This record gives sequence, C-alpha cells and structure tokens, in this order.
Amino acid sequence: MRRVNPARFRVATRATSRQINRSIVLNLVRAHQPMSRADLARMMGVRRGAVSLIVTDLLRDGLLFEGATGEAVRGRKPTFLYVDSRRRAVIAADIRATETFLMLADVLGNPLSGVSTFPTDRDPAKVVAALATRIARLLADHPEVVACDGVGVVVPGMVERATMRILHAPTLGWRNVDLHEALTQATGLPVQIENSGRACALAQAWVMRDDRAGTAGDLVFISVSEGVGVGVIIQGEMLRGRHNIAGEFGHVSLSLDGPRCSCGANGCWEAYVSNRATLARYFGRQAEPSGPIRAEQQHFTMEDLIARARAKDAKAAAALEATARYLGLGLASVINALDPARVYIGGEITLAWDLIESTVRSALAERTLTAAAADTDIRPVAASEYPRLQGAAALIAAPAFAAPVVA
Amino acid sequence: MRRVNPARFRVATRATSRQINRSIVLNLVRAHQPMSRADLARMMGVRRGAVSLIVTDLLRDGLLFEGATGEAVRGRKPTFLYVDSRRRAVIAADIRATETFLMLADVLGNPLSGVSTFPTDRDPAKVVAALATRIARLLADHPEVVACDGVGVVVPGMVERATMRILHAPTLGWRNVDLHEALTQATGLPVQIENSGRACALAQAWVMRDDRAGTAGDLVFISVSEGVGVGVIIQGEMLRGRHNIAGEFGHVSLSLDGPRCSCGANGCWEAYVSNRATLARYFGRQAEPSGPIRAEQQHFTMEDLIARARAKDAKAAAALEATARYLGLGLASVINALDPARVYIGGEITLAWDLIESTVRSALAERTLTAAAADTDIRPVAASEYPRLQGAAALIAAPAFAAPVVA
DNA sequence: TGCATTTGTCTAATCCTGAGACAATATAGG
DNA sequence: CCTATATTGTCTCAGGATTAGACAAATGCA
Repeated sequence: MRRVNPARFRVATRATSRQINRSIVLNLVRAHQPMSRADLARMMGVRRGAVSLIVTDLLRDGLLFEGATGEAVRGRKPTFLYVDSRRRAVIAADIRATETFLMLADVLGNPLSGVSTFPTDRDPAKVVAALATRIARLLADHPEVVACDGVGVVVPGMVERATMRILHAPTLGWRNVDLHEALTQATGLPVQIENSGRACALAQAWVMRDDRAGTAGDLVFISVSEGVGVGVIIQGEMLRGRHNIAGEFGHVSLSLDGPRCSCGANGCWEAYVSNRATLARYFGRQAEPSGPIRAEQQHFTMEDLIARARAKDAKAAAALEATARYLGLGLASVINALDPARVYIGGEITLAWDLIESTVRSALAERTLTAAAADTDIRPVAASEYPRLQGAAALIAAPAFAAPVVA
Repeated sequence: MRRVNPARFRVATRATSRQINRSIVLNLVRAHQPMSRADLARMMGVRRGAVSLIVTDLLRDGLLFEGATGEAVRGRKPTFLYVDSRRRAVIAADIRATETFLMLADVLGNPLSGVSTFPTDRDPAKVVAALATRIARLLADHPEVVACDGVGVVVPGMVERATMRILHAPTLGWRNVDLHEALTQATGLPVQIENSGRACALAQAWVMRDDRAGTAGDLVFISVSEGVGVGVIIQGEMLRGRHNIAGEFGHVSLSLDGPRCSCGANGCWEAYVSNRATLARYFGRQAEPSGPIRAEQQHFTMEDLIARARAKDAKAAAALEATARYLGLGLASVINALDPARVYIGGEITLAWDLIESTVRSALAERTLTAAAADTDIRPVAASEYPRLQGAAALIAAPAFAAPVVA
C-alpha cells in the first residue's frame, strides 16, 4: 500500500500502459533470455498480439534482438529474443584511496575487458585526465563497441544527489569536488557518480547472478574496508533519504564508550570492524583512527593478517575472531532495523569468511529478536567479483530497465 | 529508479491508466478539498474532459460528492468536490496492557465519537467479546453512519503479515493469538490488525494534519512507552521486511555491556529510554526488565515523574535528563541509518518535551555525520492526539487512497 | 445588451489492450 | 505422402482511455 504524494505525482497518459508493459517485457527477457514472444505472453498473461507490438518497438529501438529460432517439441519453432548487448557497452570506474580500477562491461554487467588499474592521484583534475585517456584507449581497443552508454564512477564518500558533487571522501582527502562536470567534459560521455557501498547494493539487485534475475526482496550490501559502507535496496529501490546519506549503519553505535571512530564519535560499528580496527587489534594498540603507525606495520595489510591467522598465528586469529564477533553484533542492528531478505558482505574480510562465519552467526543470534531474523541469508562477495565495478556498471546500465514512475 | 521484479510484477491492462488517474484525483481532492474539476485539470495537466469522466466515476462509487458551487472572480462558478466522508466510518481500537481504547472515525481520520476505554482482559476471547458489544453500541449510537468500512486494531506486539495472527505481545502476555478471525466473526466487519508503532507511522503519512496532505518523504515514528516501537515509511510505503518485523530500532545496541533488556540482550536502546528504564533510574535501581517493584513505586508513573521534575525534584530531572540524552543518542542511529525527512516521537515522555528537547538535540548532534542530519525535523506527538487510534483508523481508511500497484 | 472569461460537457482522433481468426511451420501417425 | 494436431507470430475488430478542440452555460463588467 503506497501513498500518493499529492505534491509530486505522475499522471497516466495514453502511453503509460505501453511503457509499463514494455518495461516488464524488457525485464523478463533480461531475466530469462532467450525467450520467445509466446513465452512472454504466457508469463505475462496477455495475448501474443500485444507482446508482438511491444517487441517490435523494442527491436526497432535496439534494446532487443532476434536470435536463431529455438527448438520446440511440436509446432512452429519460436524466434528467440535477447537483450541486445552486442554493440553497446558501459565503462565502470572505481576510485579508491591508492588505486583506481577501470573496466568495460556490456549492458548486462558482463565484463568485456580485463580490469586495469592505475595509481590514484590526490589531485582530482589529474584523476580526471588519467581516466579520460584510459577510457579513450579502452574504447579504441574494443572497436566492436559501437556505442558507449556512459561512465559509471564509484567513490568512497558522500555524493550529492542532484549535482553529483563529491561532498566528502575522507580517504581521498576530497571535499566538494565536481568530478561529474570535469569527466563529462573530458570524455564527452554521460557520467554517473555514486557512493561505492551504495553502488554495490545496486549491483546485487541488478546484475545477473546465480539466480539469474538479480536479488529479489530487500537487500543490504555491507562493504567492510577502510570504513564500513552500506547500501540498502528497499522494494527494488535504493534507500537514499532526505539528504542522500541514508544507510550509514557504519556509524550506528555498538558501545557509547567504545573506541574512537574516524567520524569523531565513539564506539561506532566501523570503529570495531574496519580493517584499521582489526589491524590495530592485532598490533595490540587501541584502535585509534589516526594514531602513528610504526614502519614495520605500514605495509601490513588485512590479507597478511588473514594469511597469518590461517598459519595458526594465535594473535591474528584472535584479532579476526574479535572482528567477526563485532561484525555479527552490528549486523544484528542492521537486521533488526531492516529485516532484509539477504545481506551481502564485501571487503577484504570475506577472504576469511570460512574462518569467521560461525562467529558472525552466533554473535548475530545473540541480538536478533526472532529465529527467522537470525537465519537471514548472508553472502560474502569476493573481491575477485569486483562488486564496486559491477555497481559502477549498473549505474549506467540499470536505468534502461527501471520501472516507469507512476501515480 | 525501481527494479522490476521478474518473479512478481503487474501487467498494465486497459483499465490501468484510469486506475492511476483515479487514484491521483482522489488524493488531490483529499489533500486540497474543496476543489473543482477545473482545479484538478490544471493541477494534473490534463484536459477537463478527462477529469470529468473520472469524477463521474468517483461520484457514482460514492467516494466523492458535489458540494455547493464555489466563488470565482469571473466566469462560471465551479462545483466543489469533497471526499465523501458523510455516511461511511471506520472503527479504531487500541489494545494496550491495562486498557483498550475505542473510537469511531470518518474515512479521513477525523473522530466522530469520543474515545471510550475499558480494561483489557488477559483472555483474548473476552477482549473480542467486549470489543464486539462496544462496537455494536458505538454504531447504534451513531445512526448517521450508514456503512462501516471495518475495524482497525493496533496491538503492542508482532503481527504476522498474511494471517494477521498476533505472534507475540509481551505486555499482553499473548502468543500466537488469532484475534483477526475471532473479531471478524464477532462483528461481521472487515478487520485489520497491526503493530501499534507501525500503525502510528501510517497515521502520520495518511491522516491530514497541519500540512493537510499527510507527511511527504520518508518518516519514522518512535513510540516510547513500556518498550520502544518504531514504524518506518519509505517512499510512501511501510517498511515491513522479509518477516514483517522491520523497524525494530528499539533493539539496536547503544552499549553492548549496557543494562539488560526485555529481549534478553544487553544495552538495547529500549533498555535506556523505556518508561521502566527512566523510572528505575529515578528510584536508583539498575534498570532491570523484571526486577521486583516496591509497593510505593507500583503506581508511580512516568506522568508523576515528569510532574516532580517540573516541581524541581532534582533526582526526577536528572532521570529525565539521562533518558533524553540516550533518546538523542539512539535517534542518531536511526537518522544515520535512514536519513528521514521527519521523525515523530510519541509516548508519555512527550509531556516533557519542552524540558528535554535541547538535551535530545545535542546528544543527536554528537553522533550524526552531517549538520543537515542533526537538524532533522523532530516532532513530538501528544497522547491527546491519540496517535495509535489514528493509526488504527488509517488501517481501514487508507487502502481506498493507495496508489495502484504497477509493473 | 454585448463581450470576455471560466466551467463543465461532448465529439472525434489516437493509442493501447482484449479476443479471436488466420497463415506458417513442424511433428506424429497412418 | 497425407492428414490431424499443435505452436508461433501476425492481423483485424471491439472496447476503453487519454488528447484536442468545439460548445453551451454561467457570471461579471462595461
């Protein structure tokens, strides 16, 4: 039951029904391709004639294409329809503190190129220049891509919704940076910029995975890295909030008098489970957001710590175990608050998922209200899946498949 | 941008456009009544002819009615349209631990009767019987009500979505109670049952208030009483989650080693700010969920405590102050998580809102990430507004105004 | 009284779904 | 090979909705 907002609504016109059904056809083909017009008609419960008209439209607009005729037990063989991902592509960029990742993908999110990386400069202008030349080279290397639909960029920071200005990206040291304008100018392509945790959630909802149709139901993506970034999808739609900063579960408190967090407060979830917190725990320091780091610790990463834990280093295992416990306790807050159908977890810590899962689960069960909530589906997403780049690709590719806004 | 769920979608039929626009017309009249067909056409950006057809439908179905002709500076005078709330009514019931509240309201949520109360029996069957006789009497006392659209019931507990069984209502001592079936049988009316915190949020979104159109944007209702109940409205729709238990912010942790909560965990927000916690703080006990209460404390209520605080009782003021601080700290978690446009607060503590507001605000500001988030609109809802009964009324009255489900 | 303005209704055009007929295509069986 | 059956995709007509525009009714002003 949705309330109609009497200050902002969309009236239905003669074309509205067609738009709705067109969107459904497109999404069904995306989820079940290949499929025939007759399949669509059966699944939608409409006549084949109506489907034919819509499909003709989508063929003309280049969103679908007809492949070979399929096999049928009896009768005329069906013409198979596919989402046309042959000549169109999107560019995905993931700007992180030290490195920037770049990839070419088709409109379904499948990689068309390998992932290339280059060091991230502190100067936004230089990042834009580097991106522009590498994007040009990437497109030149793939002449089969006739049309590039745009560039999706994800950044570890807050992004203003309307202008896409990067308001604050602490690990990059950027404040109020207009990457959008600069990159649009430099590439001549449409550009979308989004917070990385949020984009990861978008990717899980849109990109085809094992279940082939994207994740149904409410979902949460929790990215555990330098900080804790969270993206939330409710009813197929991104949770944004009034100021486009919803989903900051990383700064929900675990303990009011807990360790200092980078946000200035004490005892945020992030202060317990970020990579920095885990490493600090290993090195026996109090988890301080900006304490001095000794030389030998400077290049010691989360991956190293996990390797030592696997090599029976008791201190490393204990540090990981503690993080796992806090991860589960914080997850309980997320699950109590949102009761999602599924939680995805990304970040380096997923490398150790087999070591920590049971601890996470038992900590979660300590604080959830019902057994069903404690059993919430939790799935680690490996770094090798490049969830951020998938999210960046989805920023450009997904809108074509979005439901029309109505009422 | 909403994803289409390829497993559960709604195809547009010939009637869909009409349903959409009919819903918009109905909501516009509700928000701006009285208004003419020409007003509607201007506001919707469609021809007057299209509006006339829809209005004719709505008049025939008894959802609108034509009032007197209005005044116009020049030209033909308009015929004013109103939502027809003359002969139809809904019954609202609020079942609480000690008392049950009952009221008759029109479909806009306006009270048609006073609020009557009776003691709540521990036996659900007796509650149903008492409700049925009192509902019959209420309707007999209001012969002007020709049609009663149903009975909305709110309870302090978890309600299963599909069957509306009350899974667990701790303060009532009810587990797995099928009030819905029994009350439908006893009254012969449609019955809707919902958790009270959630229904309160629904009411704020649907019932006309100062802004006349219900609250726009995402909103949260936080009901502070025996426990902490939270209802969340996102994009005009109730946040339910997979198991219909979303919104349990009352059990988000403030401090992992904090006081014991009724849910079994430690340091839940509820364990810091519930009435019981505040009273326990006043009496110098550790806030225990089920500790023994001495005789002189048995009938000492939150209202009494607030009265003493106003009478310069330092201990009472301190207890209230502490609760205010924890209220603000927990609010920060809610606001960081959801970034709502507005937060409503209900419960006895709102009686002291003038005393505690600044403390709540400063505690909130300690833990929010941006200044804008710290400035989130927070509005106390007085008990005299009967937010729970308004929510119960909305359970029945709102569906007629809901947007059609599409795509 | 004549004119301008506004409201509400009515008609024709256009677009979309709903229902069903029809040709094309393929298999099964005699 | 021929016929019956089944399936796909197209086409036509009917029904219903919005869009555009004409028109009568109602009202105020000069």
